[in-house]
Amino acid sequence: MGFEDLCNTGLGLGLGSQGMLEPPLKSDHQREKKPCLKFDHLFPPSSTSAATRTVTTARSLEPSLKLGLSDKAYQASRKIDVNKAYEESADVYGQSSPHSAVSSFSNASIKRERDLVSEEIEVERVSSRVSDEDDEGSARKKLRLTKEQSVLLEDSFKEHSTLNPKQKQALAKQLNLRPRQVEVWFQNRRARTKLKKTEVDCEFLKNCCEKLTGENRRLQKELQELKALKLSPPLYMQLPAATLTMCPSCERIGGTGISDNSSKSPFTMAPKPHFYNPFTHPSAAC
DNA sequence: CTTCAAGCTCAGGTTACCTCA
DNA sequence: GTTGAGGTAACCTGAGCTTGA
Repeated sequence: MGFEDLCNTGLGLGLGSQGMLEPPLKSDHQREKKPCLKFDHLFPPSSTSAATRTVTTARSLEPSLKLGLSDKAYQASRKIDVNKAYEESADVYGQSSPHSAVSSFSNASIKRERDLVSEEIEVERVSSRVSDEDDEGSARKKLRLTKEQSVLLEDSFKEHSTLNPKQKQALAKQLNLRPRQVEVWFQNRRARTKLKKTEVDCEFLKNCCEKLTGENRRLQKELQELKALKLSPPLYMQLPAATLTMCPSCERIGGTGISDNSSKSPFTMAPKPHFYNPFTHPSAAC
């Protein structure tokens, strides 16, 4: 298998043809960022960094409280951000969504959180927003996207694997999800795509490796044979020159391994060692 | 013009929940 | 009913970039 083969195979599959993967989007995306700032009013300044770091420390210190703290941490860290955004989005959407991530918090888990932390009011607010949609009473934290939502997200992902804030907002509105959820979905989707591509690449390289190993084995064997030939000059080498036979296909004298023009230029090499041994390979082609 | 802090998004990794065999 | 594996939403972290002071 040649290099060309390598280049013409599945390695590029996910990249172009399906539009599922775009080249590292950093630059493109960053370019997109600029106009996106026009929509900053949709995303009020958050206090993510500081709060998140603080609570993260708490998490690492108290693993047993991970769940409660984790959710709370995010709520706390995004308190202003999420809730405000949510309120705004609620204004935009007109109502809270049955599929929203907030709805995935059960009353029970929120109660747990209340016991663990002091910011009850915020949780209460979330809870009250959520309660009417979470009637199943399941303690699920995770949202399960509906088929329609998944299809729409997939379609959107096929069009562009990253979203600018405007697109995110629009999609979130369309899906009755929070922009954050859309963002997370796209992040996870990109990760899945990359993982899948890596698996495909890995499989492909494995096959290549197997083929090359086989080829290598074959060449090693051939080399051994040639070395054996060299160490023990075959009978025909000891014969008078007159008895040397001519290779029928290329009309070179067999047994010497020296091509015609090698005498002119000692540095030119034949693409492949050219041996013709009428004894071991009576019908060998060159 | 340079520096710096703040904010945003992303990739990569992890966690935790859910489903299903 | 229990369990383990796989899928995936949500989260954490560090890095890079932009913007405004």
